[in-house]
Amino acid sequence: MLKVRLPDGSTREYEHSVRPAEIAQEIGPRLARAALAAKVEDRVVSLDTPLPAEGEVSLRLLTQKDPEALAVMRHSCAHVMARAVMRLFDGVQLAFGPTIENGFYYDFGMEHKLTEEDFPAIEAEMRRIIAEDEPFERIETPREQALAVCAGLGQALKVEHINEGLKDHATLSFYRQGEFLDLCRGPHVPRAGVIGPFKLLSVAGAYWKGDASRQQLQRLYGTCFFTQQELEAHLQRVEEAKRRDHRLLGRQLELFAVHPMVGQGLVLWLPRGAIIRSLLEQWVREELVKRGYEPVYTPHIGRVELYQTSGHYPYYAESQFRPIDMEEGERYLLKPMNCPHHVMIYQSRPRSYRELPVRLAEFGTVYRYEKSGELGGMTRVRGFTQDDAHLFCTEEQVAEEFRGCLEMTQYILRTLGLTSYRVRLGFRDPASNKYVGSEDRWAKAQAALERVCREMDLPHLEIEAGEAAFYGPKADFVVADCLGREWQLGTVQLDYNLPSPERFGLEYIGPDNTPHQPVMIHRAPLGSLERFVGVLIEHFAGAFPLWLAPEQVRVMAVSEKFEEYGRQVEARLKAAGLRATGDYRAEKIGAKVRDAQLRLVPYMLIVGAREMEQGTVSVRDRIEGDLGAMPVQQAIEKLTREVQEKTVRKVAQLTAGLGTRREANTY
RNA sequence: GCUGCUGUAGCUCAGUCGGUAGAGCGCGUCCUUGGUAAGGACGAGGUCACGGGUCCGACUCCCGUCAGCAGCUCCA
Repeated sequence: MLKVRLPDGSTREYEHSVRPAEIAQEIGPRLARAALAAKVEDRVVSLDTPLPAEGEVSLRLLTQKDPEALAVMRHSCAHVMARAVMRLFDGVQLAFGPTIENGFYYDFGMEHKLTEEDFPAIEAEMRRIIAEDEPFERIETPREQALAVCAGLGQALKVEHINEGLKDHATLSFYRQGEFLDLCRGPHVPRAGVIGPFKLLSVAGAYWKGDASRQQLQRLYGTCFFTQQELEAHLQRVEEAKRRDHRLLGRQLELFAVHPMVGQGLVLWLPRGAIIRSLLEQWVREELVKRGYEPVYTPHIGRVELYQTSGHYPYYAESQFRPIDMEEGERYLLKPMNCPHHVMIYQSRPRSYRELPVRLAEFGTVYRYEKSGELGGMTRVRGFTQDDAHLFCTEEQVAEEFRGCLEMTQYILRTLGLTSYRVRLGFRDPASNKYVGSEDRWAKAQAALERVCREMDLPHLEIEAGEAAFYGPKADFVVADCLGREWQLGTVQLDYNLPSPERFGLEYIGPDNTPHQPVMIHRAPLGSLERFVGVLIEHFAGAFPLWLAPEQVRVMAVSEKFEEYGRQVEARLKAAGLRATGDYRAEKIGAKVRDAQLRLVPYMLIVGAREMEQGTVSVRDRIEGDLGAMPVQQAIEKLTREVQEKTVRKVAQLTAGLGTRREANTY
């Protein structure tokens, strides 16, 4: 006998095998029509999946109100898309077609090169399939039979997947929809007719099973919603997000440029962008000094031997600029990281335990030869400056130093109003042996790191095994850009490798008067200035808080008669340390206001006859609008205070969430 | 690096069937002298990314190079 618990607390008992669809029917025809899938305990299943014959289960019927149902419908929509593609083109090999954060995709191996021009035909075919309203039918088979079926259909990728990825599964499931039969775990909605409005979005290449050495497939992306309004709202959000793309704003607001003549992935900071960067650097430098860091400077190149000792060469040679070859076999490397140089500073004299921790900080510019296809904007570049520092401390000091690093990173992000980030604790993969240092040491370090992180209540803390560097565990601060792509900004990493005898053999003299090996911590709260500013541009949608705004205030004269007074005001603003400009063109005030608004200037000071007479300015706030007149001195004080307090008044909305994090239903 | 798409004025883009280019914004000059998101007129500005090829003729078609975009893979 089976006892079924429903969400309202009631229970139902069944003597025979029963499917969720039948229970829905019993409860009421309206629910039966609305139900798209079911949740049995914690598992989402199709409505025709038989429940166990014995015991007790909880059952929730999923309708359009449930987010889980949306994912199920999208997966079904992916099947419909695959079916349409197979109808339109010959020799289509099916690969994977999962649901992703805001839609779905399906990977195909096929001769025809799909382009956006094919979309209307595919969409039309999909609409035809949905109108036919055929059911999705689940078929379970023993693996041998499944193999035979896939082989019979000529689906070589599925055959391969059964033999590799699914070799431990005794039975496998298919979903049939008309002539379309696909190896699939499911679940699916009951019939094609319930699939809502959809749209194909893009096509791109993808490797079979994510392996660059294997066959390249064509990946078709799409999305699907319950209602037309939701679909349109989503597409509109995507468009809005694109409008604050830092690559676009960077050009429009003249913040940075990349020129082929200089080189791919090499950023030119234009004057306005350079202001933002230098203010950030100045601020971070002040914080570093407060927190006991010592600024240092090191060269941009180092001998290859330095990197052979550190282990970066030739291990990372792939992603480095080729060495510079001089006479007599002398070779130099453009530095891919700052740590070897800092290690040499630590080693410049013997160290005592009394002076630890030693904290060496530098805005160090590094060069990495990233693959051309990876580059873009400021978030992935070939030359960048890290707000880098290396801490050398005793084993006992690790937890406290780690905490200090996290605190500083948090403080910096908080001050800028950057709150939507997650913290990824990268731990070792227990199955791998690529790591240096004893397992015992790792276990202790990971436990200490986790304890510190938990105490600090970091947002969205996730422990990810296998995400550690080979030399030590780390904590990364990860943010999403306007297209939902995640970027690592700040990072704190423990390092047992560089100090080890196999590498630099670092030492300090302990209280026992014998040498000990220090632990090293790499940390960069911003990560790289390039990436950080890129993300900041999107975070503020180009409208920086007053303290960072390249142009803080613009004086504008109502007519040219008041230019002289305007220039006096402008001079006073500048004397007070504000970045001020003046607009004295022969334009109407409305046009000047509009230009300043579009240029995202935080404050406008309007001067005309009244202001000149009374020694005042009319203050217009970019966000609030007209604030009325006030004496010049008062306006200066108001702005100066806002600068000093680093006030953040407005940030752009959250990400459009175009992320592609995979959800459960693969194959 | 791989697959696909794209490259026209400083920016955003149009350009039909192959017959040597166009708009808006911006910029310059002049008129207008105004009160919180666009006043008006005139004008300058192009080796159609670059290099080959096909053709009587190429911005247009083909090949290559470079760069950008999307995704994949990678990311110390």
